[in-house]
Amino acid sequence: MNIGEIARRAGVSRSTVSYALSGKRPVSDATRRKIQQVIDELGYRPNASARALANGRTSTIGLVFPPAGPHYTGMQLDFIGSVVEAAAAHDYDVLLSPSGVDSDRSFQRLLGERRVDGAILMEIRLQDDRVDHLAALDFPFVAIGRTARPEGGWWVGLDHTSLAAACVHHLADLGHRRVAFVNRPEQLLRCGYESARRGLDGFTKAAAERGLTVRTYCCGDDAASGQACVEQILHDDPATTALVTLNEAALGGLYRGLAQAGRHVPRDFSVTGVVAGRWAETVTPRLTAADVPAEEMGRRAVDLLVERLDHPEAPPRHHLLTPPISLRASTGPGPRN
Amino acid sequence: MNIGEIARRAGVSRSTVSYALSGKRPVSDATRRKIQQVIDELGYRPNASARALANGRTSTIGLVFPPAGPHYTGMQLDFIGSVVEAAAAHDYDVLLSPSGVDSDRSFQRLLGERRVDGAILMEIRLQDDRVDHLAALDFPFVAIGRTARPEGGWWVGLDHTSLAAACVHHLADLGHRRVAFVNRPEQLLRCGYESARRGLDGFTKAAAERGLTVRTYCCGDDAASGQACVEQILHDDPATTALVTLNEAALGGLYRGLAQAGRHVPRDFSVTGVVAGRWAETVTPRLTAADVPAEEMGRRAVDLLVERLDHPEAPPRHHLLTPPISLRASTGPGPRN
DNA sequence: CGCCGCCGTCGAACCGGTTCGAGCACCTTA
DNA sequence: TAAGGTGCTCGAACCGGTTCGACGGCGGCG
Repeated sequence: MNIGEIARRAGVSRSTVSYALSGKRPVSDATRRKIQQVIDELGYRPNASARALANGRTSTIGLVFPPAGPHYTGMQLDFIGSVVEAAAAHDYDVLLSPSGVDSDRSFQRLLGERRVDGAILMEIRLQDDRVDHLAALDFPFVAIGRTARPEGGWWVGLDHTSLAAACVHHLADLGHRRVAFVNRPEQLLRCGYESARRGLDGFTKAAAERGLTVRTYCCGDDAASGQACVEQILHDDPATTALVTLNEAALGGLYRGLAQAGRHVPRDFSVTGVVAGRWAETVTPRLTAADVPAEEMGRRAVDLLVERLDHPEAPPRHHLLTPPISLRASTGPGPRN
Repeated sequence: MNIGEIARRAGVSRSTVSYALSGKRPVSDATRRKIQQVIDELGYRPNASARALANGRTSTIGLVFPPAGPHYTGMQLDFIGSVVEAAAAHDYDVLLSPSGVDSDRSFQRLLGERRVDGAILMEIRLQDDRVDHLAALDFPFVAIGRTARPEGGWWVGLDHTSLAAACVHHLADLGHRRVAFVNRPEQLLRCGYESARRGLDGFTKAAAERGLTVRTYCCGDDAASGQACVEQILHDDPATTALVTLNEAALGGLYRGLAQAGRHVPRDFSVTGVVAGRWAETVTPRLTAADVPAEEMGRRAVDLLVERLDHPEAPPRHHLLTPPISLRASTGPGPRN
């Protein structure tokens, strides 16, 4: 059932059917109705590949996300979901691309073979060759996160620096003096992973400002690592009374480690950090945290990308978000002096 | 940079370039080398839309997943990740399709417009019109889950009935006599959602077999609902000493509710259920549960689909998985008589 | 009445690949 | 030396849409 078949049955030419569907040229009412009737009868829908070939647009955007394995966090799920929904609202499909081991190959597929009109990049690094590469090609993309030099780019980011700082100030205001920082895995930190780097910076600077005694740790993205990390923290400095974490997946393990060390949260020990809201709600006591607005970020990224696709010459835009700290139940006053 | 350009620069015809790339007809060594050299110079990659149009295959599979909102669970993330990876291994891309509010429209896009060669359906219902629809069209798909009449279909499923039963037997063996069942939200149960229905069946039958006193509950997919559900359970029958749950997202809330009611897990109260392993590890005490092998299921679904695509006449195949219960720390002996 | 302009429609070319049948050159064998 | 392969390459048609230029018929206006 192709457009020629429709044309034949409606007694018109293929081009007329095309114009009736696209509305790019006037078609008489009678003809349009006849065509529509045939289409409804046969349940015809134009072939996406043919259309893409003819007008050079696939109506698909690529979502480039990190390699699998134990590295998924709940946040990423929220991103994916909101991106797909927002894209659907703009009549775009979403093609998933793992930028895993063989990231070159995926990129070649997406860009070289023209499978997508544009892309959204997750898990940005401060020095990100994917970003440089796409920018050099002038390929339309939006980054979720910002590189070290975000000027002139299209991105949606979180102000990790000030978010981590806000956590420090919150703890300092409560009277905590010895605070630990639980980061993402060391491998991510080393390769310049944005949230890990900026979060660490913000934490360190704010702590210095407030004259706090701090230690910083990297921690695997799973509960067992979180538990081990707490043990290490309390071993290194038993007088520690609070921690700040970016590591959503380790959160449950951090709580377990504290419980097993006999530290009650929030009476003996305060915990806070930067975590997606729905995950902050699942632990007990509920985590006082800067809630990552993953849903909003995904939606905004799609909106920006669509704008960029519709207006290729539009000046770059971005959104830097700084969600407030949601006060829940995991922080309390620090030790008396 | 299309195939014609390559042909021109290599001094051969377009068809020769095509044959050199596909290997479907012999090409002399000299010619092949010359073509390859031009291709490498220009970084040419064949256009995916044109190729799809010509040979009728898009090399893309559709992953039809449930509507967003608060309905995502961690399990689904694991599915998505493993499907994408497995598909990449077979040289397929994955197109995400929300079968949300407007599920008809998504389906039309995927199938009617021929965007994908085949599909993987998540979140199956016992009576599933999507499955019926695709089967009637003879469209290649694999279901993650099984309908009420799985015969003759392609699917990868979990034996929810016996999994829930195994949880009951585990608790009964420990001496528990009054047990609650915490299901997915009522809306999902009512619309025939497979895991909710079969899980409930398995639980009910096994409990009857063992002569247990039971109550069953539906519970929203979030921590607050889980907490409220536990309150309801203990209000309805304060003598309840254990619960079985399918509701991953409510798990944190269930634990919180028990803690606030002063019930210590596992001393005073046992908790078990069917949950993805990595989430069972995040709660304290770690959940004794039948671990959902999401990664394996995603991979197997892709393998089945690829087999079906490669051999259109192959007889239907399926995998029914019954992972064992992993003994962790959330269940203990029931009350003394 | 004749000319002009507009509306609606058509045919052909094109997007960038794949594939089929044909043909040429060269080598083998009778 | 002629006949018959064989190995490689080419041109043309095709996949299913979109789009451009052209054209026929009709109404309005001078």
